[in-house]
Order: sequence, then C-alpha cells, then structure tokens
Amino acid sequence: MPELPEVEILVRHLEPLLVGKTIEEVHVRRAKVLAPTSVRELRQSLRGATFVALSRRGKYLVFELRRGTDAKLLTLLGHLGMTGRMYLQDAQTSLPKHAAVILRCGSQNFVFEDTRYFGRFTLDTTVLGDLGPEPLNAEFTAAVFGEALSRSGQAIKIKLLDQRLVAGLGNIYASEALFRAEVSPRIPARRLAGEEVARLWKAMRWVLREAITRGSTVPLRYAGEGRGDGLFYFGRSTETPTGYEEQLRVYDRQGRPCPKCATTIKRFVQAARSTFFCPKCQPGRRGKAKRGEGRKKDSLKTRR
DNA sequence: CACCATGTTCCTTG
DNA sequence: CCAAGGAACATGGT
Repeated sequence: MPELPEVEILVRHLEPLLVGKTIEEVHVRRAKVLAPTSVRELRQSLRGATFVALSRRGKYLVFELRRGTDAKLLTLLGHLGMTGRMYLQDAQTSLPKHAAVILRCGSQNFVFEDTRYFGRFTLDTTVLGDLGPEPLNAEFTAAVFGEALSRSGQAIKIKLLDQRLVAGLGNIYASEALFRAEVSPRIPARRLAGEEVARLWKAMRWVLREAITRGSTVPLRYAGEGRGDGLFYFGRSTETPTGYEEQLRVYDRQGRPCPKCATTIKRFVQAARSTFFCPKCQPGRRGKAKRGEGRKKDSLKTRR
C-alpha cells in the first residue's frame, strides 16, 4: 500500500493511537528490515521509550520517541516497501506470518508486517537527506518542479519516480498524474513545454490530494485480511464485497477504455516498470523517432 | 512453470 | 563525478 497518500492516511490513523504509548518489549523477527541498525541497538533504544510524534516524509513514516522525561528524542524511520503494513492489535491476537518487528505497548502490540520484507524499520535516518521536496508543500512550486526537470533527459515517467526530484510518487500515481495532465510518459523531462510542466505539477498535486481525501472517507482495516486493505483511491461500488473499489483511471487498466475518450489504454515498460497511458489523450512527440525506446539492446551482463 | 507486483539500492556501463 | 539501465532483494497471486 505504499505511496504518499497511503502513507499519509496511515500516519493520520496511527498518530493518535501511538502518541503517549510506551514500548515495553521489542521483538525482531526479520533483522534485515532494521539494517544498518542492529537488533540489540533497536531493543536498547526503544525499550522504555514513549511515542511523542509521528509524521510523514515522502513515503517514510517518521516516529519520534523519548526515553524518560529529559532524554533526547530518538527517531525511528519506517517504510512499507511494497507490501508492508503497520497496525496495533491486542497482544493476545496471534501474529501474522510475516511479522518483521513487534513492539509491545502494554496490552497492545504495534506490528510491522511485510510479506516481501522490502520495507524498513530503522534508527538510521540518513536516507531522508536525499529526498526531494514534498509535492504538497508550498515550497514545491511549478517553477521548482520545472527547474528540476530541466536537468534531465530521462523520460518524464521515470523522473517522477525519482524521490530526489520530488518525494512520494510511486508507479501508480506517476501514471495517474501523467494521464490527468495529458502528458506522454515518454517525453524527456527537459523537453516538456512550460504549460506541460504546469499541467503536470497541478495534476500530481490533484491526484495525491484526491487519493488522500478518498482514503480518509473509506473504512480501512489496517490489520484485516484480504487484498485491498490499506489500498485506496477508492470510490463507492455496489459490485465489490467492501462496497468500495479503486478509482484509478489508467493504472493496471491496459486493454480497457480510456475514461476520457474510450481509446484503449496501453501498457509498456520503462526502467523495468509498467507504465499505463492513453495513446490519444497523451500523444508522444511527432517528428523525431526516439531511439532506444521500445527495443532494448542486448547487454550481456557478466557475473561478479 | 512463467510472469507479474504499490519500492529502494547497488552495480555496471558509458 | 554523473546519468542511465538493470538486477537484486523475497514472497505470493494469477
């Protein structure tokens, strides 16, 4: 469930539940998610610590804790990777198969579970320093965005996934924002016209805000079973068991009609990731053929 | 069995 | 040093 809107909703959900709670026991079942923090270091730091605040930076969850009244604040960084979840449950409740870290706070467990273990739960916060601006903050103006784009010849879709450019978009919202802006995912970043930059800047923010709004109005079950939990960008539906369904316009909709013009949505691969777009609403540049696109060279890789 | 998956990081090549 | 491309990480769904 991990792009900016999902993390934002999760942070808003957890913040009031966690603040004031004190960790009594720390259990690590998959040490790799802590790296480079060691199990011992995490346990020593967190045992007896109280949650003071929780916020979000890009797709990261930033937990702030304090041990004792005067002690310094410590920061715990969380990331959901592709399949991570975080939630509180009764300490009696059985733990999920892929629980990576469990923090017992009184009668409740704060659980970080992650099926694929791509997520993070660490005291090392250095990655935050490499993140670009928050797309929904005032500092992130269209001019700032355009300036950043002008320094790259890489396809715009790929740049949108670069967390150093702007922090928080992932593969879903990158395609969604480009569709809303009616910009082709293949255009080299620095080739976007000024008005295209402006449209994309606006569309990114609209798409992210829309997802947060929708997520806020849907009854999510953070610890629940079943797919779709914690995922959103939902709208009401009479066809699904939950009564809600995702409202994505192009993501994972190849072969289906474009919601604007009914042209068939296409899928192709960029930087080893799927991109979805409407060839009519998001036409590529005419004129120059792009080389190195749609056909890859045979780089024979050698093993180390 | 084959392929695909919401993310980040490391390695290689140019 | 930088940019770009791809594989790796680990598990599950279709």
